[in-house]
Amino acid sequence: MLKSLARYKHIVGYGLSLAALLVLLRWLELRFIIINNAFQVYAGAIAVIFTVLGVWLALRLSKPKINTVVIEKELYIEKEPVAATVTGDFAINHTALTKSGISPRELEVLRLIAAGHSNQEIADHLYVSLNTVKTHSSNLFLKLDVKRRTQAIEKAKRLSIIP
Amino acid sequence: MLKSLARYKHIVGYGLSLAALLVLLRWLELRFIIINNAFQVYAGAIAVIFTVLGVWLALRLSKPKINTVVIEKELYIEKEPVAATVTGDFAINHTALTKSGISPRELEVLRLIAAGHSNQEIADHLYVSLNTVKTHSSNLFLKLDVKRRTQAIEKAKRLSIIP
DNA sequence: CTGCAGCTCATACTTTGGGGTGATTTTAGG
DNA sequence: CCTAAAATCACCCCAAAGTATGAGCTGCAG
Repeated sequence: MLKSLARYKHIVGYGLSLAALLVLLRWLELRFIIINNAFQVYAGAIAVIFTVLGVWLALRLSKPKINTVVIEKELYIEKEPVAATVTGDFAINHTALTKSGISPRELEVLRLIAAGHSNQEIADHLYVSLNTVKTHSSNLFLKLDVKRRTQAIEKAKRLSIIP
Repeated sequence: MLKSLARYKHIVGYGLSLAALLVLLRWLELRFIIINNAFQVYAGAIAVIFTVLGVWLALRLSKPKINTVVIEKELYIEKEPVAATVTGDFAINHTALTKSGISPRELEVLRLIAAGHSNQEIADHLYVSLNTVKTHSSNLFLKLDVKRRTQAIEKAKRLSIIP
């Protein structure tokens, strides 16, 4: 806020108006001698006036609060060309599959991961231990070059390894 | 400008501070009798103080004129086209969306989850805290009636809430 | 003016996921 | 037969995900 202090115009104008007001006060002081107990009235008046000035100042100087129009892009560039496998309705991209080096068991795990199962559920489903599933998924992530199961799902679907 | 006067808090606080200052002045007046020619000094002080207050007030009350618009795009660039062109022709199932009661923000989180991002990454993308993302995703799981993010992805895709 | 929904954030805690390492056992192919 | 890949499992450790709860703020509808 108030970063646009480069606009000296307003500053100068403000200073001038302040000076003018002080002069006015001085004039008033000379004109009608300011009585002591009326001091609060003047103080209040000054307060109000300068508050308004402050508001005006702020509204003028504060840069038009345009709040960041953010455009986010996610570029996803395949590192290796996806060997075309013409498919009509739904079929696996065998080329991508073999090239990735994913074993049958790993593919099974991948499918179950994509289906939304936890590692424990997968272990139960495949009648293997939890650790085994972890090993498979770890190898899977290596072969798919991803870090998370959600990424694995996304990439595998994009490569048509899974529907 | 200053439309949001409903926020009485600030107004009240401002009024109180004004009152406090007047009291202070009164006290000063009693303490050291205010000399006539020192009046300008006090006036100046009041002016400065209330200018600052005014600026503060304006900055607090003035609301941004233009709303923030966050546009997210996901571009997939692949060297060779993969099987079916699923990307171009996707229609959101608005019925399922509204029926699920998923809020715009939650949908945003859902998209990023499906894109394979971690909660921290999502937080960074949306400029919110990790906890917020967790809250959103938790609510998301409730509304989708799932237990894991992978399930959420699967279900959301099945309901055509996300491509 | 009130209430509610949506968004935000925090703190604390539990569960799950994932990395690293190493090891044993199948199983398929030369 | 014999090796190499695949599959299986264990253990430890840390990071991430998820749960629960409470709370503040804002905008909007009633």
